[in-house]
Amino acid sequence: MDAAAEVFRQRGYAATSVDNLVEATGVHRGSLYGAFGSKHGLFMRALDAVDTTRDPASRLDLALIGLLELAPGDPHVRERIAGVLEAHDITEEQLGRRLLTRAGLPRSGGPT
Amino acid sequence: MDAAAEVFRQRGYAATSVDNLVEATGVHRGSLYGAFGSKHGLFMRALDAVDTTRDPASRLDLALIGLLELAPGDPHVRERIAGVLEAHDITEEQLGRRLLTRAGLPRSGGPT
DNA sequence: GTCATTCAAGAACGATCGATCAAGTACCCA
DNA sequence: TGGGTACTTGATCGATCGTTCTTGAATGAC
Repeated sequence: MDAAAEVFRQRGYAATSVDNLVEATGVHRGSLYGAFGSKHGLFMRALDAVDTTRDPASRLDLALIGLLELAPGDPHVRERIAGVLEAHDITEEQLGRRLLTRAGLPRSGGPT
Repeated sequence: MDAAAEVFRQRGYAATSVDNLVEATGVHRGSLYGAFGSKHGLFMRALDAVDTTRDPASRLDLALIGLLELAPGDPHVRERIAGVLEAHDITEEQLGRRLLTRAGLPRSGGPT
């Protein structure tokens, strides 16, 4: 599960194939669908996982991915992430900063 | 071109198919590849387009998508977006705020 | 011992992806 | 007017997508 979250976190949602998840988790295709129903279901469970993780970067990354790729058209994901943001007091600035760091651009148009 | 940027902006990069772009722009498949070489090349040109647009939301959306989906593994995109951010003095907080707004979550864990 | 049930495992499915290419058409200059 | 060039168009390519289904082995009850 943590392995799945890690793959989503690094590759993004759409860019992550089920093969990637199978390889990363060691769980085989059929079992994966038996347990989670779909790639989407697995992502939701990954959100649950990072909600309780102690690594804030993982949490922020998965929130970013969910917000950008899924949330606009998926109320279920939207609400789930809203809960995560609220539970951990994640601010807009934290999201923006993590987005830049993850992209390899730690600096923004900040003060001189 | 603006039409292409709009499609990327709404759907994201990976989730946008070349068919989507063909349909949105009215330009046919072959011509699209003749002019831009690849989906990636077209995205780069869309970045150029929003760099000079007057709509800040479009600019922010495309920057968000590029940063999250492409920039971590693509230095060319990364630098191009860095230029956009700097040219328009876009801050981390602006990025974070726009991310939430686009996702349909205007509020974060802000003050009471 | 025997049969039913469960679960892992991966082969196979249709759909769709990004990209290429052959064929058709219009045009321009000599 | 004739010949060649450049562009448009959409059919087609192999690869890969998310998902389903068949297969085979293991387990437990009686």
